[in-house]
Amino acid sequence: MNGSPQLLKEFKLRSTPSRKAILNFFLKKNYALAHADIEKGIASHFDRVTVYRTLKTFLDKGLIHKVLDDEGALKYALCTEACTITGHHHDHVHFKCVRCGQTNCLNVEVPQIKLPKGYQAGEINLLIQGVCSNCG
Amino acid sequence: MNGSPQLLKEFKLRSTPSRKAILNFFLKKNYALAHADIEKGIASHFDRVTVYRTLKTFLDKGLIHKVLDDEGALKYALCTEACTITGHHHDHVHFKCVRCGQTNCLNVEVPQIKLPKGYQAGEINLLIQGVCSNCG
DNA sequence: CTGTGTGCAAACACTTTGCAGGTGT
DNA sequence: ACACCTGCAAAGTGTTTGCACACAG
Repeated sequence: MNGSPQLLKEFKLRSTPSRKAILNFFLKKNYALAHADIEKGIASHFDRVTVYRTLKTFLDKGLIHKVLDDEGALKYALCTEACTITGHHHDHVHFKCVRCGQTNCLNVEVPQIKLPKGYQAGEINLLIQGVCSNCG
Repeated sequence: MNGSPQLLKEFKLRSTPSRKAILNFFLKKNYALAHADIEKGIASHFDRVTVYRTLKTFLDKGLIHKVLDDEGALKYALCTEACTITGHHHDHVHFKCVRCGQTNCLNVEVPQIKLPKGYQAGEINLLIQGVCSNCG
């Protein structure tokens, strides 16, 4: 359950306490997390700023990806094995439960969407809000 | 090109300068707008707070709907005729151009997505980022 | 040892709330 | 006349930046 040092090494990042802790937190909770969730959720205290910077670093290096949210606050989720440094595959569905508030990455692919002439699709984000299987 | 008073009346809102101006701005620009776009884009000056409250009012009454964005700042777009006070139909695709930054509502429906057992879908938001027909 | 990460302080940006006065119907 | 809108001020929240020190490699 604690593969964070290896993972950090794999992504060419130094192994520091805050990074290990935050990465472990992502590994433990397997749903999308906002900055605030992380700051509150980790036992040992880290500076707000450190959390922000660590998230940004992870984002740059491709360990995590953004998850859209309709409340303005960005969330982040761990990339799966499908994501490498070279290419990202986040074309899966994110589901936000309106009861418990958790946002999960569903293992459902986003269907092909045909766009009007002239449009080139790049990154796709699909957020479905509803009631999850736990709360249903 | 100036149907805002009627529209306001239709949604049981008082016709005030700020509301008319903001609604007209939405009518003129037919893409998704963030709060900042509105504040900068309108000739006559309105207080930040007024813009926030007007947007919230429009949102409550169903004139506009939220559009997700990956930069943390929420955007809003006019509801189409399909949206009434009783029911909303925002299950269309939003397209954000990475070149010009504009977010448009495409007239493309979000395909049916089959969710894992126990999940009930409510609101759906689909944001595609790429290059639009103007910038391509 | 060297370059990078961390914490602290402060600045900055975004959004909400309270209140007094003005405006639409 | 009355309820609701608006502007101002201020507070609350989220995020970024600068700098000195500490730490990983």
